[in-house]
Amino acid sequence: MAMRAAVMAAMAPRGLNRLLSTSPFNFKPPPSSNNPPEADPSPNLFVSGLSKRTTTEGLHEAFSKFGQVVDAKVVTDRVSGYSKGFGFVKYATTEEATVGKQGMHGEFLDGWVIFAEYAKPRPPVTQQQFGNPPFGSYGQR
DNA sequence: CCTGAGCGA
Repeated sequence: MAMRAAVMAAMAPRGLNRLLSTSPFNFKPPPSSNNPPEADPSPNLFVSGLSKRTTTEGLHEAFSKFGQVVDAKVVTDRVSGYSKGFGFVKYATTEEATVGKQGMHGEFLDGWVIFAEYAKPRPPVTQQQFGNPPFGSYGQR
C-alpha cells in the first residue's frame, strides 16, 4: 500500500532536518516575540548564584535594604551542612519583592554575582501559614 | 573548606 511510504516519510532523518533548516521556509522562530524568563510575581524570592559561604543572615541583611524581609533562608544540605548556593527571601509584599529582586539582581554578594527571581509555588512540606487550600493538608508524605 | 545556573524541612 501507499500508506507504508507515508510512514517512512514521517521518519525524517536528522541529516534531512539539517538540510531543511537551510531553507528559508523552514525558519520557525518562537510564536512569541519576547520570552520573559520572569516567573509569576510573588512575595517569595528565589535567590541563586549565592556564594557557598553566604548564610541566611547575610541574605536577610542584603535584601532588607530594599524592603522588609519577613523570612529569608539559604538552602543548606542537612547532611553536609553547607550551602547549596541558593536561597529564598520572602518580603512582606509582592511589590517589595519586585524592588528587592531587581535591586539585588546582578549585585555582588560575598564575591559572587547573585540572581534574584520569583520563587515557584511550593507544596506544603511542614507547618504552613494560615490559608491552606480546602480539604486540609493531610496529603503530605 | 567545596565541585555551580540552581527552587527549600
